[in-house]
Amino acid sequence: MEAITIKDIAKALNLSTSTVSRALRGSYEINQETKKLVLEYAEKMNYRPNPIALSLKENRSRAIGVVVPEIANNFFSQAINGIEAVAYNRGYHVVIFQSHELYGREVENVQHLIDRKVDGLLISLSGQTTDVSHLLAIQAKGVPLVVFDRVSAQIEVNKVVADNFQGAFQATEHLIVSGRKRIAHITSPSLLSTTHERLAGYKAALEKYHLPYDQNLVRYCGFEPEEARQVIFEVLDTQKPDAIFTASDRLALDSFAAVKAKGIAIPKQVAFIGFTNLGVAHLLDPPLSTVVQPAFEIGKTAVEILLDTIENKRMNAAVKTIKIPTEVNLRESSQ
Amino acid sequence: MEAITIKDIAKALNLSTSTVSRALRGSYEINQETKKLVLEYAEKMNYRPNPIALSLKENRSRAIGVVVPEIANNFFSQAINGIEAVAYNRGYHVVIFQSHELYGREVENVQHLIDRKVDGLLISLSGQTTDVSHLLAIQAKGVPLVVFDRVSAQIEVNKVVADNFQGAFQATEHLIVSGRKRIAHITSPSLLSTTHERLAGYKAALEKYHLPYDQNLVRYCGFEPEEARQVIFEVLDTQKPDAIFTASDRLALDSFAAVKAKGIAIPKQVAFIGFTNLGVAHLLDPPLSTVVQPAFEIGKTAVEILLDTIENKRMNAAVKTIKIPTEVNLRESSQ
DNA sequence: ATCGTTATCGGGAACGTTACCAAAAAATAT
DNA sequence: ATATTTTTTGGTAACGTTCCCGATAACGAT
Repeated sequence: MEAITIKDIAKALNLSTSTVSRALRGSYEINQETKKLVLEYAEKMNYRPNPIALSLKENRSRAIGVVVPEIANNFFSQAINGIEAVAYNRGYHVVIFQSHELYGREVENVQHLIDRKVDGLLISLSGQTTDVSHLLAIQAKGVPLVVFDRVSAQIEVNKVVADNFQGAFQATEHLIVSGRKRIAHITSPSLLSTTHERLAGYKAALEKYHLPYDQNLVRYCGFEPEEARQVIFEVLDTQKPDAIFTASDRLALDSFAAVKAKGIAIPKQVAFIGFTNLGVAHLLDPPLSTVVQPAFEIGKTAVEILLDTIENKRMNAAVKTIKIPTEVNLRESSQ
Repeated sequence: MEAITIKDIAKALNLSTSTVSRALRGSYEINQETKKLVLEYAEKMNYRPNPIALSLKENRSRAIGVVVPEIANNFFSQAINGIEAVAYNRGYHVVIFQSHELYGREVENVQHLIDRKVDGLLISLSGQTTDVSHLLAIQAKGVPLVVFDRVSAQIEVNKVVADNFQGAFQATEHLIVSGRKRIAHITSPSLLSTTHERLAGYKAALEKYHLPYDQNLVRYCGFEPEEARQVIFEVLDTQKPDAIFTASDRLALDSFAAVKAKGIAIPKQVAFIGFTNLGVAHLLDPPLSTVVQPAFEIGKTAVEILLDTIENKRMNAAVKTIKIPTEVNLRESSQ
C-alpha cells in the first residue's frame, strides 16, 4: 500500500535511479527503449512523483500562498476564484490562509507559507495590520509578493486594487444629485487603505457640490458582530442623516439590517448605497444600490503579476499599483 | 538571506547536527549548557525548522486537506471556518481545494493532497461524482477520511451531515399546514445524497397529510447559471404550484429571483422556503423562510473525528454517520 | 589499576529526487 | 585494427531533518 518511488522502479527494472529519473523527466540522453520500458512500468504501477522531495531539493513548491482576512466574504471568495483560475492553468497550486482580521494570525500565516516554500505570496491585509515588517522581511528574502485590495503605503511592491476613490465618488455624487444633503459614511477601521481611498472619494464628491464635510457623519467601525448596529443607531439618532453610504461587504449588510430594524424607511427617509459584492443586492427590500468591485478580475490580475514575477517575466518592470474600475449599480434603495 | 539550517548552527557552534537537533527537540541526553547555547543561537539567528524536510522524513505534514465544491457558497465557507478553528487549535494546517462541481477536478484535488502527504482528508462530493473509487483508493492506503454534507452510500466511512430529512420534512409540513397543496420542489442533481434525503423528507410530509406525490412538481437542477431560471419558469407555467421549496443555497437565490422576475407575488400567489445558509435571508423582499444547516458545527464535528482518527484516538470506534439537526426559520415568504 | 556506568556527543543513513561526473558500451573515423 | 567520438548508463552527493548506533570521556566501584 506504500507509494511507489523511483527507487522501486529502478530495482524492479534493474536500472539506476538516475536512469529512471531521466526517463521520467526530459527525454535527452536516454535510450528510447529504456525510456519506454520505464514509462510503461511507472504507468502500470501508478507512479506519482513525490512533490515534497522535489520541494526539498529545489527549494520551491509550485504553489503560491494567499492570505485573506475572511473567505466567508463575497469579495474575497470571488477574488480567490480569480486567483485559482489563473494559477491552475499555469500549473500552480493555491494555498489559502485566513487571518480572520487578526494581525498575529496574519504574521503567522505568512511565516508558515514561507516555511513551506511557496513560490510567491498574495496578500490582502487584516484590519489590524499597521506594521508590515513581516512583508518587508519576505521581500528582502526575495520572495515574490503582490498585495491586493487592502494595501499599505509602507511597502513598495506591486499592488492591485479596485478604484475605490472613483466608486466612492460616484456613489456619493449620486446621492447628492438625487437631493441628499446629510450623507453618513460608515466605514472600516481607519488603518485600511480602502478606508482612506473611499473616504477621499466621498469627500471629493461633497466638495464638488459645495457640501460641507461633517466629521460627525463619518464613522469607523470594526469587526465585532454587534458593532455596526450600535454605530448605525448612534449616527441615526444623533446626526439625522438623509443618506447612508457604507464601505464594505459586511458593513452594508449589518447597516442595512440596522436601519430597517429601527423602522426607518429606505429610501424615503434615508437613502442607502453600499460598497459591496453581495450577489443578492437586487433581491433585498428595497433592492440595494451597490458599488461593486471587480473581485474576480482583481484576483486574476494580482496572480498574473505574481506568476510573471516568479517566472522572471518582468525583470525590468517597475513596481506599480494597478487600479481596476468599480461598477455602480443604482437600485431603489438610493432613489 | 538564505534560511538558516541545523547544519549552519552546528558549524557555527562547532557541534554536530545530531547535537543541535537534540537541543532543539527533546531535552534528554544533552548537556544543559550546550542546549542553552544552541537555543540562544537559534533564537538569535531566527532559526525555523524546515517542515518540508520533516514531511519527507516522517511521511506526514501536520496538514489536513479539504475538498469542497465551491468556497463562494455560504455553507461551505462556514463549514471551513469550523474546520479551521478546530484544526488550528490542534496544531494542523488546512489546505483547501475546490472541485468547482467537477468530478475530474475532485479526483485531481484528492490525488494532489495525497501526494502532498496530508495527514487526513475531509471532502464534500462534487455534483458530478458518482464513482468514489478515488476515495476508496485512499481509504485502502490508510489515509484517514471523513466525508461531510454531500456523502456517498458507496463508501463506508465516517460521515457528518445535516439532518436533511428533518429539515425538508419540517419545511414541507409548514407549507402544507399553512394551506398549500401544490408544492414544487426544486432540487440539486439526483446524484447527491442531500438531494435524496431532502426529497424523502418532502415526500414524507406529503404522505403524512395525505397529499399526492406529483413527480412533475419535482425538478432536478444542475449548476449552470441560467438553469434554475429556466426550470422555475417552466414549472410555474406548466404546473401552477402554490408553493416552492428549494434545496440548496444557490437554488434558493436563483429561484427566488426567477419567481420575482416573473411578477409572481410571494407569498400571496406562491409561498417560498429555501434550504440555505444565506446570511441575508431576513433582508430579502419578502423576508425569506429558510432551513438552515449548522455549517460551522458540521465542519467542526467532521474535523474532530478526522483528527481523532489521525491521532489514533478512535481505534475501536465503529464507522458512523453523524446527523446534526437543522433549524427552520419561518418568515414572510412562506406565510 | 581496572572495569562497568553514565553522560554527552559525533557519524552515518534514511526520506525521494535530480544534477553532476565518470564509466562503459557502442558507433564512427582514421 | 586502433583511436576517437557519441550514446547510454551508473554512482554519488545534496536538499534539511531525525534516529540509531557507536565513540569518547568522566566517574565511581571494586
